[in-house]
Amino acid sequence: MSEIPKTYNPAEVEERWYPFWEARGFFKGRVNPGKKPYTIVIPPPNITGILTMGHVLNNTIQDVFIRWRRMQGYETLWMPGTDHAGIATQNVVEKSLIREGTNRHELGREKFLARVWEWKKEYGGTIIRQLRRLGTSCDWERERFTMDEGLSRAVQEMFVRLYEKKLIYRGKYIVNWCPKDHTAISDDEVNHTEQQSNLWHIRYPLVDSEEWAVVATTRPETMLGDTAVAVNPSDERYRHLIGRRLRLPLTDREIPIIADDSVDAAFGTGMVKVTPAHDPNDFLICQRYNENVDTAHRMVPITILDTSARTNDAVPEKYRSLDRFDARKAVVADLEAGGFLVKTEPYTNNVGRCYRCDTVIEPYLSDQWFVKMKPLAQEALSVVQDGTIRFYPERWVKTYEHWMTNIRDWCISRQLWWGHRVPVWYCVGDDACKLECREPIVARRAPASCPHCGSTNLRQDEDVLDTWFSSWLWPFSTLGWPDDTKDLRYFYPTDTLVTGPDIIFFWVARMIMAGLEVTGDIPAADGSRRASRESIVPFRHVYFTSIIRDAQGRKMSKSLGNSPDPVEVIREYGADALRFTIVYLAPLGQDVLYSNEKCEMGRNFANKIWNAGRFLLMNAGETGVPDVTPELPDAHADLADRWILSRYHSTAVALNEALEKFEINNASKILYDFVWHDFCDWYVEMVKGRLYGDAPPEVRSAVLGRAIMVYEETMKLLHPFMPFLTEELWQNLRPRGEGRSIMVSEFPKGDRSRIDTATEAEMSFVQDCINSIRNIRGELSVPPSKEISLLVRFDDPSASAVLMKYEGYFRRLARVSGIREHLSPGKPPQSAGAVVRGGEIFVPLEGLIDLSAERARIEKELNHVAGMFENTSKKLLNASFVEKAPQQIVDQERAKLESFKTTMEKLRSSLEAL
RNA sequence: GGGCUCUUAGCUCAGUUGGUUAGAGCGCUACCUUGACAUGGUAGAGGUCGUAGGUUCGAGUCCUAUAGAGCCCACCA
Repeated sequence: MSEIPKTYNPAEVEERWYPFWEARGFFKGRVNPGKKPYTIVIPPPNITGILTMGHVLNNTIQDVFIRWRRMQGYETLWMPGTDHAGIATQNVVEKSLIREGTNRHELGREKFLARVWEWKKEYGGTIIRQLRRLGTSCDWERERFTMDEGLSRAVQEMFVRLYEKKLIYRGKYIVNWCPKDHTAISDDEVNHTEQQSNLWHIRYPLVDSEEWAVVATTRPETMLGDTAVAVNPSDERYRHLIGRRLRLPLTDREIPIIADDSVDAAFGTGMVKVTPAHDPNDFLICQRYNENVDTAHRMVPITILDTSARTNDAVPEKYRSLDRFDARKAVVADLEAGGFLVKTEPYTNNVGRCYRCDTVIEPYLSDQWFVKMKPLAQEALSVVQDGTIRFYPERWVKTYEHWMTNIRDWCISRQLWWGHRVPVWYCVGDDACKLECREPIVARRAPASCPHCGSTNLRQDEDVLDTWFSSWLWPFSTLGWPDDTKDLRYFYPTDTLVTGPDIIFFWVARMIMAGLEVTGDIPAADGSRRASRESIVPFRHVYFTSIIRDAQGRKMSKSLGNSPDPVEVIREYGADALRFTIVYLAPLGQDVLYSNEKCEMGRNFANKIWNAGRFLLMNAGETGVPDVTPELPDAHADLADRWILSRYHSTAVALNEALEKFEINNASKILYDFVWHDFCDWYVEMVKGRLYGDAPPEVRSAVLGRAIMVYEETMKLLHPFMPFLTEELWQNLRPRGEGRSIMVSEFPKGDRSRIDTATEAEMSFVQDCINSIRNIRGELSVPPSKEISLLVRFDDPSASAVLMKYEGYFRRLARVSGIREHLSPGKPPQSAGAVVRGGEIFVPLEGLIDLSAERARIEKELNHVAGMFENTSKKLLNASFVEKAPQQIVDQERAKLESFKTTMEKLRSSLEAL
């Protein structure tokens, strides 16, 4: 069968099998009461996204789990979909509008949204198409989008329910405002970075005396919006000043000195300027102050910036319409000129930046919608603490706990157009309306009229909801929630969530909260009530993936240009090679330094597997592939056959265990070592003698049949990792019949009772002998073409019998032409020798032996053994070791000492003989 | 300021509950195109497991301190 190519060609194979699987519906998850479900929901990639190495890792892991469980007989569903990504998508479309010389305001809301949908239709599926190249076995017919009709309904339902439970409220608060995106963002969307700045000390004169107060600030421009100066009430230095008034420089306003406990007397001067409209802490000070004064004396926050962070009309004319940083320069200059600037000291402070556009965030007072998180967090915390949901690696529990116990309310409104519109209407009222019906109307559907006054003049809230407000429903909204669907009953809760630790707060925590909050009223598959926590958490296991970095350890980023394009990598190395490499490189919970060349490892491995298959098929070429019969495993089996079966079963057992424990990179190592080192390096070499030689046909057939059987089963073990290659090989090995596929074959469990330790021990003895001969050949530069003979001497005659029985192995693996016993004492003349378990082996090298090389070789070995001998005897001379260590260990050490001793003796006599 | 992780061969990393003088891949050296595979084979060189203490009969593995690298959280102006 010379038509099988010498190297594996992934491109051709991949493009053939993916449509094959899909067309036969293997990816589909169907409600099937006869089977246990196994469900994964994909972390929905942004529609603006393109595939990154992070996605590759993430989705390969999910596919490994899904394919493994599918083959194990679970009814698997891998639910795919995409996220509408509010700000990101709106930005992309706005940019293209700007290129066209227009903008969204010119276009108007409705037309703009039409444009975004158009964009989505055109480009929103890019990442999904790329994902398919990886071989992901998602149920594509179920693909969902966070803005599709069903999911939008889920969002509205959730909003209304939480509002009715008073867990959603609206209020004027300081939020993180992005002056570039013109929207509020949540606390988690702010990145803090250190920045070299100044601390400006400013003098505020008292109104009725020559004294003054000095405040320190990093944002001097905000002084234009100051409404007070605060001191700690217990600060003796300033107690007499409380209640007195200051003249605010650069303005004609007077502000009071007030007391507040939050002021740290030790910081700066111990006096703080209070700008309630532009600083979250100052806002709280203002609120506390207002609680204790009558209405007439309330402090009113003064907003001095507009939504672009330019100064507004609330500041003196001179400073109006300035960007905040220009305003800062102007204010500092005038303070200095006016003698108000006491000093300027260099200062490093943290500034918050928008996670999208890196613009410095402005704390901004505005009306926003919030979710009250504390009541939701409680349960969500305990299901993780009590193990109902498990994290892998476990240490993320701590991070989770910390966040959940310090959780703050979630600002969910965004001043964007692209997103789920807040399902709230306000009665604008009409002439007939005499009522103060400013109450928001929160409804699942647009109300026809105001329930208070009957006016039909209603206006919907302009804001949309944070993208995560749809994502946190993902595990159940994709299954049909809020409707009670068969899918939901059967597939919920999902099993494993695979995601990056960077979104543990954004997404993982919130999904847990949402699931616990609303899924309790969905009946279970048998119609019963979901009473247990296990049945209402959105998933049972969370696998936190590694973060992929470049070879220098930097995070992959667009701006650095260091993110490889996985589609290119697939083209160059193949999808299986990429999948295997990335999983092999990514231990649970550790970052991964990745570069494309590393895929050579996976490619070489794929090629190795390919060629092992090629070898088997070439041998089957003449006679055909023998059938697998019940007798086959043991028919005409010799050492190598029994050994590979034993190794195969322990590999299958270990692999399943590793996957159960989510040790996916360990699982890939187990496969790599078995295939390459056990199967190819040893076993294939050892069967060659019987395949090429003149073994009786029934022996040859048994040997070949068994080799192919083990190989086929190994393809199944490999399939979750390398789906394309294994399908191709599995299909090539024998005719399978229409619609059959390795991906729906049974995943091998491995049989512990077939793990044969006696055979493994015998094999390792043979391997040791062969390695010793190879070492002699290599070190003494015996040409590979030169055949050698072997002389052996063992205390136990059965050992020599074993070697002679397997002379064929020695011929093939060490080019040994014959084995004879050497019973006389001493070593044969002109020979090199090695000590092996229970005896010695010699290689006569008449005329070839280099005495000094042989001496060096033996001396090295002797040194090695002597070192171990010394170590062991030291241990045994230590009375407390013999006394305290377990008997078994002590016996072991004693046996070792004996064997080191005899080995040394033999090596020494060899040296003397030279 | 709090929390977490990492430090093992030139490079990238494994090393399960403490028990032989520590492994892999890549790279390096030598040899080999033998009838699966040069994307291969065989042999070899290369490590006082960051440092200092401690627990233990025994520590890469457990504890403490310390140095370096990185990440996350935090309203000190």
